[in-house]
Amino acid sequence: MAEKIMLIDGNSIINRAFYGVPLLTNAEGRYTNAVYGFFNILFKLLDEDQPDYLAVAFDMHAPTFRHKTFDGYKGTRKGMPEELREQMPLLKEVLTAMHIPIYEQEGYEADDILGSLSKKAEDAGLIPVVVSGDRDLLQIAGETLKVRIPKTKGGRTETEDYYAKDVMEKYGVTPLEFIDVKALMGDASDNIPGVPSIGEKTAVKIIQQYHDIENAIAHAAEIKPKKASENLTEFQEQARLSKYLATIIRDMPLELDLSKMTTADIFTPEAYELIKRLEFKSMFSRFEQKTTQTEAVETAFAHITTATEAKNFFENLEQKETAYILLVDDGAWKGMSVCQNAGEGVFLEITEELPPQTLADFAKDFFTTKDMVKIGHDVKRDIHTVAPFGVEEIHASFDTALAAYLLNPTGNSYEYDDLARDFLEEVYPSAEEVLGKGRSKQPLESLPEGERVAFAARQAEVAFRSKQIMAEKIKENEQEELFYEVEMPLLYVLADMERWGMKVDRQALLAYQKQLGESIETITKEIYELSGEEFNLNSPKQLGVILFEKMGLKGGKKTKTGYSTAADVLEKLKNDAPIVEKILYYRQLAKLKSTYADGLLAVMDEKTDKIYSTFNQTITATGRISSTEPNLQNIPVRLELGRELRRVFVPSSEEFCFLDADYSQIELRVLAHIARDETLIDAFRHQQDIHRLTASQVFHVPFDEVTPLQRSNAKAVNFGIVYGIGSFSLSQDLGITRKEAEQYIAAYFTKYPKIKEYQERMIKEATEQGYVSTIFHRRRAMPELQSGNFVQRSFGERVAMNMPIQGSAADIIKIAMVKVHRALKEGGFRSRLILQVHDELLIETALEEKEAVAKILKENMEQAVALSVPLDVDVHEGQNWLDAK
DNA sequence: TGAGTCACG
DNA sequence: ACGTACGTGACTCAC
Repeated sequence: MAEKIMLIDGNSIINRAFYGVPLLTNAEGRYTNAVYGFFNILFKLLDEDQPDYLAVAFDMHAPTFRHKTFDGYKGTRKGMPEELREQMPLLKEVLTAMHIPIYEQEGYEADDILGSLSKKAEDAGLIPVVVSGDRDLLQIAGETLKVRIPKTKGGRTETEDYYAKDVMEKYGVTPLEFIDVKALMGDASDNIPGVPSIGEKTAVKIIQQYHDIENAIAHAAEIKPKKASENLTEFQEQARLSKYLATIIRDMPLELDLSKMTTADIFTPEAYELIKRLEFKSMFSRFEQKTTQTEAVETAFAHITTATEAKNFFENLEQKETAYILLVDDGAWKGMSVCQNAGEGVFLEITEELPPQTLADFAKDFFTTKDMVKIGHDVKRDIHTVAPFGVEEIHASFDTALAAYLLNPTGNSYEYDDLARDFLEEVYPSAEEVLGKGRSKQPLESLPEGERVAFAARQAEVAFRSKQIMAEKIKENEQEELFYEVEMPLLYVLADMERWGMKVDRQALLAYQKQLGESIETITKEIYELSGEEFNLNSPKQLGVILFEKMGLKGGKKTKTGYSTAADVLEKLKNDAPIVEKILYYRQLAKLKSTYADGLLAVMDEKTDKIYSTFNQTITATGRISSTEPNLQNIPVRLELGRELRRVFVPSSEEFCFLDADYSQIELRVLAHIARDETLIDAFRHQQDIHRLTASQVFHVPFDEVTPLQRSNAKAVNFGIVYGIGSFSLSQDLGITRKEAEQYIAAYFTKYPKIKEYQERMIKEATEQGYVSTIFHRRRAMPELQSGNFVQRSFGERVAMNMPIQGSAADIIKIAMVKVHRALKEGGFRSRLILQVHDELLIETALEEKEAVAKILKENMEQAVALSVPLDVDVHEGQNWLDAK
């Protein structure tokens, strides 16, 4: 096998890394995010490709031959942001410490260096892998030369890989023709002019037919879009210049010194020191393994593919702590892996000799028994996976996904590779990396047996070892009660809710949809009439042009792409033109139809007329749950027209009705409790109208003389306090001046000094400890407060003030859900919890159980926890969700 | 795929 | 002086 060499465009990769990773600083206060992102990408690529040689190329500041040819070259480029610029020397420092050669040459760009080095390497019989964030490099992709384009998205790195054939497949032209395409279409980011009116589509079509620009120019007359044809002749010199600029040099006089490029000794102690200083914890293990002589854990994986073996396996399974993982691919159950000891794992794969029903039958006792301590990963999903095969219950005592979320709720995902990275400091390819994604995704069974077994079994092995570490951390954080008594039991509550679903009156929803459709048609015509032309009303861009250019309404530019046409902007223009109100009405109708009427009909089950939402327990930064496909937590209620939609949500049979219970002012009560504000606590104890009270305090009027406007303004102030108020936003919200808003806030803090103290305490705590927490010890890390950036730090401060409130409220309703669910089960009721909307629970109850269940609901919610203020719950009943509010 | 918009607590 | 309230998810357009 030929040796491999990896060549990296340092500038473009660090750029990608900078924008893909949120700003980070180390203890010294240096920005480190781009360097961190760079090495994340580098290590991932090294793992995947295992090259023998490695080098990194950089652009130099000096002008290149391209600038000398064309003044405008890269003329539109903005300079690097300061936060990135100062990381460049740091990157080079680490590379040098790792003995990775750095190539830069005056007058050339990194692209040219990569082009030339890769050519030399190829000539020398090596296999080159070229890495860049820029698609320009695609022109050098070859039969053996692979171009890799990494992307960092939310902390994860994905790469697109291109050989010559992939370029052909994706763009329909050869790599060399790619240059000609670019010469025609131009490149705004490099300020390569191209030919006017030829965009990507046309450029590709032309080059597919004529292969290069000279031939195309010669046949310009035959080219189809008339504009393109004319411009191609008129701007032919510009096209030639563009091609010259776009062509990567492949014959620079450079030396390919392989002896300096070897990857054998890059994990040097000097580099490790730097990595430690930069606090790149997830990378420590790589350096430790190489710098000290620690031995890697020996792993042994086994494969079971027949019924006999599977039967045997479960019969002889030791009664001890066990991690299991269910493998699901495209919704189909593919098998399960099991781990009882570090370094070991068994993959029971679903095959013709071991069909899913058989595996389920053998595994049923394992899933069900309470005598065995079982560790699962996303047990809620597992429950749905095996339920169709008659496994009614999975008794797990530790869910590693839930644990990972609890330990760091701001993570992007909690897959096995995330656990390995965060808790074991080991790096494994993600499922996406193993199986691919999108159209190039391959099924699990297409992997060679060894890889398939390792991939599957490793997941259980990682879960097994991670659990030990996570359990320790949960204990250290005093989160055991929250985890074992709230999050774990809640998973079963949510599983039941998901499985039961919510019934919809299909006929009523169809009627609602039809009515919306008709109203939309009418209002659309009226709007076209008033504007004098037809346009796409759903396009904010087109709408902006009509409103602010054609009709001359005054509206400041607000968004980066043009005029803002958001509701709050239009609201202010209502009196200037009658069209505005109609547009707002259109928006309301369009939203209701597309998202709610059409959207819900699309996800309704044909047979049951039910909607089965998914309740995510590991998404939010504050501890709330979220609802997807569909989102049942944002069904309209504020406006009458939308509110009507709630009539279509009905109990699943005639024998049932809805009970809806919601906490009154839960966040303000939580605030009163944590801030220990006597005035607020007292008000809640005496069941006072809290907004009226705030109004009387802020506006200095007697309680009984508060006007409706004062009360509603005070309500906004109360909300604002919970979010970490600012005078600007409050003034926007209330339509008052900033001065006035400032006065409101000042008055508020004078009357409620403990609230001010609470906010300051949270910011201090967040700064000192690096996290804030809820009453029940849920934590959120707050790196934003370390930021030198005013905007980010201010954001961090508001988060620090808000999270304990929103999070504690989330804890409370979760506790209530577990209690209510348990009470219903133990009482043998037919009633079921079907939905949670942050401060509200919806139950469908058998008519004869109604009174008993209403009591259970109210009591368990109000008594969920004991705070210094009472919790108050309103319960309503109805035959549909609207009537039950 | 990101931006804009808007639905909810 | 900075940009401008916390937490979500779905749909649509346009690059």
